[in-house]
Amino acid sequence: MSDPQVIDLEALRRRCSQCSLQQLCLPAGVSAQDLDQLDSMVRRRKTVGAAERLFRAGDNFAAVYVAREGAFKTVCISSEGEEQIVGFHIPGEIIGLDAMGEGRHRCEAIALTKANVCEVPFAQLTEIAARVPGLQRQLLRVIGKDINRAHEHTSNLAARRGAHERLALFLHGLLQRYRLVNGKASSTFKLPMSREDIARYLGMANETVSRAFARLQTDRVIVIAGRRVDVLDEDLLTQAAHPVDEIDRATPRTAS
Amino acid sequence: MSDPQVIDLEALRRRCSQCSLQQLCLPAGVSAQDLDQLDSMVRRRKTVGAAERLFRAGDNFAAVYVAREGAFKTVCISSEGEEQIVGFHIPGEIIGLDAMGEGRHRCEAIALTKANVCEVPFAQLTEIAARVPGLQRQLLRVIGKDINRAHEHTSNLAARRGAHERLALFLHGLLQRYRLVNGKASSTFKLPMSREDIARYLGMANETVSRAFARLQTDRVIVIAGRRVDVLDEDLLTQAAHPVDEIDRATPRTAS
DNA sequence: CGGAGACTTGAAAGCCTTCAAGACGTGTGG
DNA sequence: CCACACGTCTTGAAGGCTTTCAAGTCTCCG
Repeated sequence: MSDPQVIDLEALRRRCSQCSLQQLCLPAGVSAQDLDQLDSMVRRRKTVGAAERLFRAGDNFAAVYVAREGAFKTVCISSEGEEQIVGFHIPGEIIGLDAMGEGRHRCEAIALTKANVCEVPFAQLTEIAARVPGLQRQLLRVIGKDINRAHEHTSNLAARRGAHERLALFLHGLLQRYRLVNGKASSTFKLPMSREDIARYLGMANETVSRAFARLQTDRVIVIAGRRVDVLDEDLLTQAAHPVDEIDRATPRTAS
Repeated sequence: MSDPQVIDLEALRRRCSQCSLQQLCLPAGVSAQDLDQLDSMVRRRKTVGAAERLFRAGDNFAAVYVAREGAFKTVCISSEGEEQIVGFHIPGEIIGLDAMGEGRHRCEAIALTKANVCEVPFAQLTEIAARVPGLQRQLLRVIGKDINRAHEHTSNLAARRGAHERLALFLHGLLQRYRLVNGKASSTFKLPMSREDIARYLGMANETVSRAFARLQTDRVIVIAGRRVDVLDEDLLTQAAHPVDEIDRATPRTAS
């Protein structure tokens, strides 16, 4: 660890230009020289332990974070103190946009595992974004993707479907997101969150999550062992997520 | 309508600087002279009839819209063709951010009533925002508020509550939003959307929405007559939305 | 090795959904 | 101006899925 060469590699890896997440993150589409500006601003490589918080509800909006390793959950505390999980964040995804509206955080971000993040001071980010068109575009794109993920989750919750269908859709989405990071077509991954977290995210009881996992397994869609998920058949997973509406195909009436 | 004086008034009202929604919209916090730039860009006062669309899923991302009068719903069509309502939009609220991520719309925006909107070409908006710091800040703030509304909705869906509690929370939120527009503390408003729309927004059957309305009425929380809502007691509405957890207050144990 | 938390599984109860029919309300045409 | 028709909304009853309570197993960490 104290080998100077290792340290150099570390230093190199810290740079946005060397980051494996570059294409998912703010640098995408930013020219090499502009990247230096972004680079110099990022307070990089903040490491947090499991269950640590990046920020709390009510905190001033100082920075956004991008997960580099590990995973996070975003928890909104309602006026009555009940906690709702509104999002999970894996490497390459942005955290902290909930503060853009009011200038102060409305949720808190909690590490699900040991993790590290890039901390990006928001004032500086927007200032540079104003001067670097590519960065401004990319910032808005990253925000847009965050909105899209939120919409997908909302759709999953509002669609009146069974528990195992919701879980299937959740797992399907997670698989796609992990593939963006890994770059390969792996069909196995480890859940960073507990059943309880999944339950509060999907709006059901944790016992129901367990039963839904069990059902997906007996249906030969996945193999589940603790937090290890192995997707046996991705098409089956997609089908499990979107039950075919018998009625649509059972009506052989031609357009009259 | 053809009276020249009326036309002048119309022309004046079109200006951002004269718009009653100024404080809710992009101009907030932008200096008077910078406002002219924003003003000149906005293709103002596009009028649409009920059930008309501002854009469809798959459309290129050309512009964002701000509702001026009337109301809209944003509908996401899943791969299987089932439609989920992910948002409602009343005057002062922005529409179309779902396209920021991919450069093309993933939802469609449908007018619930006769309505009119300000159409703001997005490329020009960001270009001017890069030059006008106040506008950039406000743009991000408006986006942030949109994210916050989405989070609140997600929380409402994920919280495992009864149907009438969800509906109460929905009505409470709508009341607050209408107050921002009206400026006054009115406790009555007209729902722009059908029971069916509410049902698909809240993830329940439309019959359940009807029963939930009925229950809120028998509980003396609201009076509901068709689409007319009268909130009798706002505190009651809040309580109906967040059922008190008996356990918390029923445990008289002092901190041991 | 022990303990605490996470996870699973079973059984009864409750709430929502579904199917069905009727009431209401609005807009159109006579 | 009234009648009719259509869609929206309401209300009832049976059934299903999830929740809840409970007990037991597993797993990780000290």
